[in-house]
Amino acid sequence: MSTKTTINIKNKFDRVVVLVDMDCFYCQVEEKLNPAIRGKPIAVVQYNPWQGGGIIAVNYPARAEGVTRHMRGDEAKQHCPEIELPQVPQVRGKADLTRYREAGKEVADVLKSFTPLLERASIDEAYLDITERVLTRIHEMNEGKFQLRPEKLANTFAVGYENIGEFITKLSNTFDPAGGTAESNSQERLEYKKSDIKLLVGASIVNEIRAAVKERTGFECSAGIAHNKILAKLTAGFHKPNKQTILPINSIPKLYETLPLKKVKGLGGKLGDQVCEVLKIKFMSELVQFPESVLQQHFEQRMGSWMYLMARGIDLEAVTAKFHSKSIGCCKRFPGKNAITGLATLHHWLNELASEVTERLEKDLDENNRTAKQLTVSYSQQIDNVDVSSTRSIALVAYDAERIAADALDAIKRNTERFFASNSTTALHNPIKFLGISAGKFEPNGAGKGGGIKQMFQSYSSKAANADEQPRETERRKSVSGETPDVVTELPKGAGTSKEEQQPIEKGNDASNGEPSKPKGLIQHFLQRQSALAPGSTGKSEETGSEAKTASASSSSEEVNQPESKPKKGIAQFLQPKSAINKESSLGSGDLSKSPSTVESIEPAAKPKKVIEQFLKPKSEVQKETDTENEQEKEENTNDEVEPAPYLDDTVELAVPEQEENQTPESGMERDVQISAPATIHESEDPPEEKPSTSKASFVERSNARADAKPDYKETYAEYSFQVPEPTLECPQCKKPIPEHEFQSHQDFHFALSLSQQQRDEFRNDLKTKMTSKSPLPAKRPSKAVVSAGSSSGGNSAPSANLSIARFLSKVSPESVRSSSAEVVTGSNSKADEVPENHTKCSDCGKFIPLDSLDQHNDYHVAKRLQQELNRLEVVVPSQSTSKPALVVVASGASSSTKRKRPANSSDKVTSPVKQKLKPLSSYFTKL
DNA sequence: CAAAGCGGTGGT
DNA sequence: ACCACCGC
Repeated sequence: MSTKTTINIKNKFDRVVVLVDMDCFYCQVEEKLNPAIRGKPIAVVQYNPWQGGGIIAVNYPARAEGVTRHMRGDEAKQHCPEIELPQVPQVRGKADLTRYREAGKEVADVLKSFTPLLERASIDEAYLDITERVLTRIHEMNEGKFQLRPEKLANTFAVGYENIGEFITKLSNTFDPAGGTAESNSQERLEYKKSDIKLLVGASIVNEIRAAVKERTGFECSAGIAHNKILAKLTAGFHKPNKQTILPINSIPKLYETLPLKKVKGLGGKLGDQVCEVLKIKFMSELVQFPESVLQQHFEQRMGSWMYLMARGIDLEAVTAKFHSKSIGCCKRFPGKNAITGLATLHHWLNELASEVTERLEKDLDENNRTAKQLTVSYSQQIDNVDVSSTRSIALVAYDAERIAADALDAIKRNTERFFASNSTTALHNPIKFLGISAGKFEPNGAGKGGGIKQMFQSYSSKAANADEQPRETERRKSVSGETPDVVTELPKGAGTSKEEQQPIEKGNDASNGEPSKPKGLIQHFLQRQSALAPGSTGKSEETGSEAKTASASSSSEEVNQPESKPKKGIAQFLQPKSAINKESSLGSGDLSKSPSTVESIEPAAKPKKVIEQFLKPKSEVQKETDTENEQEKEENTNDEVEPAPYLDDTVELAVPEQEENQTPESGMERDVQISAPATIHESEDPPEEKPSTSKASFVERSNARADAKPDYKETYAEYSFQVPEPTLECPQCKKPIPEHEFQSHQDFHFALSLSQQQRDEFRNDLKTKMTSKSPLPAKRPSKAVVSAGSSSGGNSAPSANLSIARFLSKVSPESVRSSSAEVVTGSNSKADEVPENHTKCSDCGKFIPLDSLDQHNDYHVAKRLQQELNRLEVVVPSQSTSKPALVVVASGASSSTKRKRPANSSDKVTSPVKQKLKPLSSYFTKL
């Protein structure tokens, strides 16, 4: 239950997992909100107070100007004077992320319409397992109901290839069929190829998904498409704004050669540092040499197994359906002088936090019909100059801000040895530098016992309000809890998997397969390790033994060779693509190499535990307290009357410099004064006249407080709900005014329109029938369009295809026309062959292309190439009636050379009777 | 001074 | 239950 669900290793490469990542999401949200800034360089900032404020998101135009995160607004302005710096809204004196959460949910809703197997990973990221859809589509392709067209793969890249066209070529060429003896290796390769074709087909779906996101939300995103979550995540970063990337299995080894281990999710922190230090490695490729047992002994069983598999491109973690957060919380830091030193201040902030949490909880209750049962309060206090953080969990009995705040305060008090400064009932002994309140342990309403009356009531009303989406969710939950994840269940039984996995590996490496010598070794190595994996090596305890055995057996040879393998820089391109711009320039390798410290001891530096503990009450005591004296305290707290009124008291108290004795004379006072400033909000008007506190911080705080005044929030919030018009361009095709930033996609839209009606029908069908019923869209309407179009085209180069290309060309042309004219203009004064300003010469066609449309232009070439490739693809199905047709891919057009190609002809049953000649890609598959 | 404010997971 | 860590 607690452990993550994993898939069976047998299916290690059978899934199509996608990581959708919104591009500089906060910026996009702000852009959508404020059309006036669209297209400009933007950085979202929070806490304007201190010059510029901290940047938390940077859009691409701004990145191009050298603006990065970790900069202050001012700094950004220096790099980019025209930059727009929208701020994160502030509510209750703290950043409020509501608008981003809602935008994120909008996006997630769209994603969810494609597959229930959606796992939200963060506010702007989600994993999708689209295996099912892919299989369905492949099936459709096999029946001639769907054609993979180049435009389906626009903006798609494949790691290890210049463009998708190249990747497809590779897929189509590769090796030949039963190459003599059905060698296991080639068998395996065949399996890999099939897996990779799934990725390719998956990419077409992902393109639709991203298009839908764009269309329905206006937001752009990037995606990684791979066989597991970790790799999908990694891959998504390779081509960033508004693009998607496939990671073919065979590209993994090379990728790993230059992939700093620390780039892998889960290894980015201290653990990654330890791994690098202990194993004395830096790159993922170097990880493969270590037996699982060794990894386990250094880094725990679980991690060891995970790393062992990860080194081989395997991650068995299932994508689990998770749409809603498991916890809802908020927190705030009180750094430096802002540390909380008075009870009233503490109370104030707890109230603010509790209010936000409560607000969000209520909304959640409304939307999801569930109730949180647990409250966790976390805080850190400075004790003897050391920050000590603690968390306490208590029961959440009501969605009531005051109650929550009171309980939280109580929990803190209860667990702090010396809560108050000596002789004081309001001044804290230990300044608090961080506060957090979070609610979790949700239980569905209606069923759970113990649901508060209030909640019950509310749940009813909310239920009536929106009776949507629950069913599936429930179903999901069930399946998740069950042993086998859907994925596994639904995965096709791979052909003869067990067989080849047993494959004994000879280190000798038959040189039989024609492969480039150099990389071959590595790939070979990689592949062998794969095959060395015994089924069930999921890291289950005892199996380790057997596995380790196989592993070491095979690895022995490697170990002899030792980590001689120095990374070649060839593929470095994958690592720091444009996205690198915003990363610290220092970058992985630099960081990694720079820790000369102890390689031996992994122990973290000794913590000042002792010092700390004396300030914290031992658990037992705490318990006791709770039972006894605490009762009273609780009483007091709930009766706010009893408790001294916040703020005023605090301030007053502090005004008496009594506590300052032990503390820093100035800090104590100033701190509280500034913090208490917000009291004004409570209309309590004047807190004892603010001291002429010169402290900058205090000023800041005060201004924050002012900003809190509700008007701000409401306004911005409301603003969000409606769309403001933005500058438009007239579409040359339909003459309609199109929002500037959507112009291109609008053009794409027209392009799509130019596709056959049938194709569009397919697409819609996909969207609809798919989710509703699982009815295999067959019979539907195989009648017309596509099929006929394809058949009519007849010959190799299907006219329809050519037509597509032509259209594609014409689509691009508006751009190029514009650019060419610009070219003429700017270039007019200079020589003809000089590159016009802001242009570059396309290496493919030699045309001058405006820099800012270069991507598109390249896409054009890619698409064109792709089309060509697709047109040539054909499959030789030895004897199709046989249950085990050896699948062979042949390039019918060029280079076919020795391959025998057997034109699928009328003899083939199935599919549309009309067109048989061309069965692109789809025919790669046996009936899965 | 001070990235801030999230959210999640795994170990104990 | 609490902590430490991870990552956006």
